[in-house]
Amino acid sequence: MANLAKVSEATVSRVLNNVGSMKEETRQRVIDAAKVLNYAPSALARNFATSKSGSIGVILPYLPKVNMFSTYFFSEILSGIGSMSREFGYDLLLLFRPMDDVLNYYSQLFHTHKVDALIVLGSKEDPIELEALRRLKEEGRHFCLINQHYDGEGFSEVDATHEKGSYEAVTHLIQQGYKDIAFINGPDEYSNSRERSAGYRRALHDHGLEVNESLLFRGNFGRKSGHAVAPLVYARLNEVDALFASNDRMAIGLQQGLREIGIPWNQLPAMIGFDDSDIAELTTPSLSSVKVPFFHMGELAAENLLSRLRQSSLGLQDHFQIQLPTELMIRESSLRTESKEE
Amino acid sequence: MANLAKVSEATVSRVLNNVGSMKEETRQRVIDAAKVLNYAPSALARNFATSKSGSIGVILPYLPKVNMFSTYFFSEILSGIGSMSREFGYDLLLLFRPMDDVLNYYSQLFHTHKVDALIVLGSKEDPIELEALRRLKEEGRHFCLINQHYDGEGFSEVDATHEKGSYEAVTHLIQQGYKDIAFINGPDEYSNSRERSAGYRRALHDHGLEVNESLLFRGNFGRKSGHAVAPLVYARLNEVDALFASNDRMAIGLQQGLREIGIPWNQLPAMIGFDDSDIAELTTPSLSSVKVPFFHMGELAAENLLSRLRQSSLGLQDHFQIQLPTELMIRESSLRTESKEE
DNA sequence: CGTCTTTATGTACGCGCGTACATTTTCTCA
DNA sequence: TGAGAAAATGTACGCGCGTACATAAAGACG
Repeated sequence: MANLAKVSEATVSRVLNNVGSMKEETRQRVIDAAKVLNYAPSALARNFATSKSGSIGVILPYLPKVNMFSTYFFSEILSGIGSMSREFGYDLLLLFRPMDDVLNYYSQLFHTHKVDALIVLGSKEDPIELEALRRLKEEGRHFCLINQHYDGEGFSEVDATHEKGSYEAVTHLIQQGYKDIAFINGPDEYSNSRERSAGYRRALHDHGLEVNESLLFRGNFGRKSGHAVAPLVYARLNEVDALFASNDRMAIGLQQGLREIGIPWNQLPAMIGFDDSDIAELTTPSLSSVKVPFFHMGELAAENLLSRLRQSSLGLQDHFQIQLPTELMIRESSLRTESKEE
Repeated sequence: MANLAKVSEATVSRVLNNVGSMKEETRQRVIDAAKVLNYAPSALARNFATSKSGSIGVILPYLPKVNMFSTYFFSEILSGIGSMSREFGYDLLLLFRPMDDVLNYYSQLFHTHKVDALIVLGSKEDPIELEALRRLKEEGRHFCLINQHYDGEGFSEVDATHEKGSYEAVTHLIQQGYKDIAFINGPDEYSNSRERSAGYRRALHDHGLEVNESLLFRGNFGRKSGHAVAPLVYARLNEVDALFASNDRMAIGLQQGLREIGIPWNQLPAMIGFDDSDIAELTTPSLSSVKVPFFHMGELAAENLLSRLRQSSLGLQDHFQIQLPTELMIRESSLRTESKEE
């Protein structure tokens, strides 16, 4: 390579990285030679020399539990991260959270130089996870959580306005004339479950309604857990006229469950889900939902991380906390007219 | 590290890789020292020294087009690949097919040592793609296609019995008494589209039915393309009593389209989709579908690739071609009784 | 106990880049 | 045209492992 272009290895390196100054003619000579030999520098050696992996890790939940989350959630976020990473010339390393040893795992990903930055998806509050994240922060690593907030920790986060989204959804139901609104929430280990609950309560309160504790149900974000709640809801159907679910999958599971119990199509309670995943418009009636801009959240997480990485000379301690707005998508399931008469 | 354990660097390396012979006492001394110092060898240096990246690349379609495929498809396959890779100690590098320059891209991934093996998803027959794959084969690379077959090329492939699945689905419809079965297929660039078409034709033929060319429609696997076909189907509704779609998303789009046109719920034609994605049981009526074992396909692809990688000393030229069975999942949409009366 | 074999450990070097520094070439302006 | 500055290129070395080979320690056996 260096021979063919009649220059030193160093010059080759400079040309290919566009570093330092060089004569245009030399530059061309090197580029031509590279083309002739179909030469490309070894990413491995380059990464080793610079001690940068050139890739950004994305932590996904422990594999068997991946299905607890909607595939929509991951695919949107991953696409967002992927599109931004590509612009920065980084690759995506997919990492599944190990069953044990999370504590060392996160930290060692950096220590062994497997990743230059980390994006954590599906994180939930538990002592070990928290400690692992704190350690990353102490070590000055570049990492970011998506769709999860840890209070007072100062982690970098990209989140959405779950409380507000929830508030608007419930308000919409109230404005449609519903008063007895059941709420099926996800696990409290997720900050957005807690926020959605808060939004639900605030909406009721602001409109002079009481929270009926017996109308609060708990699922795990899976469709089946929504399905499992159906009998409980059915038992109180006379005191319920609308349902608000903490995600679409539970909403749909619940809808199916109620229908299987035998509630006729046009007597289903009004219903709103959360996430506005692609399945929301597949059901009959189509499901109103609170849209969360997952794709954009992925983009922002990657962008902030990578741009900080680029000028890593600066003090690393500045973190970012971004909250993107949600948007209520009104469909048939929450409207008095269409959904009921058809 | 070496000092603390009072051994040479070489011994440390041997202990951590469990290579060569060593005294048990020394071994412990090294392990203890490693624990004390929280030492882990740099993956980067190790990869460089062995010139192996330790990760396996997964090619996904050009990003904006990812949504053409069902997220179910990717998430299942990725999970399968991921679970097997983890067992082999490999990581997953997510790679989006570039818009241009595919030809060099694939090959250079190996040349620059970014990946040790490649799994290509969403591949479709086009001259450049084919040439890029041929080049990989010439270079003796370890790679594998999932859910796509190239005739007579001798690529490693993990596929499913699409023809048979299609045959069984159509046969089922015929046995339910349907005779005029429209078929909405995906693009012919995908081998499984062609196979599904073949299965459809064979089933009709075996049961003494003619193929009515005016009942063949074409979509692009997206829900909208199914939706777009609805008016065309509607125009011939008197000559159609059942619909077979080449994937679930088109089936559901079609179903929605027909309903929007005003076909009452209980007069929808019978319908069967393909893939058996999670959305098949979300619709009303629930959608019969041909199940494709994507997760297992991902596992097998990774397993075969990685086990060959392990004993890479052998001649690399042996390829594998695996076909997994599909399974017809019968639900409401294809049954005379339930779906029609309810 | 001495020699030969086996086992355990140390030494030295290369993997293929990036880059600080040394050196050469080219340019500038008197 | 020559000295000094700027631009272009070359030289040398390190990044942190794995590993072939050399060497030392431990066993085997007569």
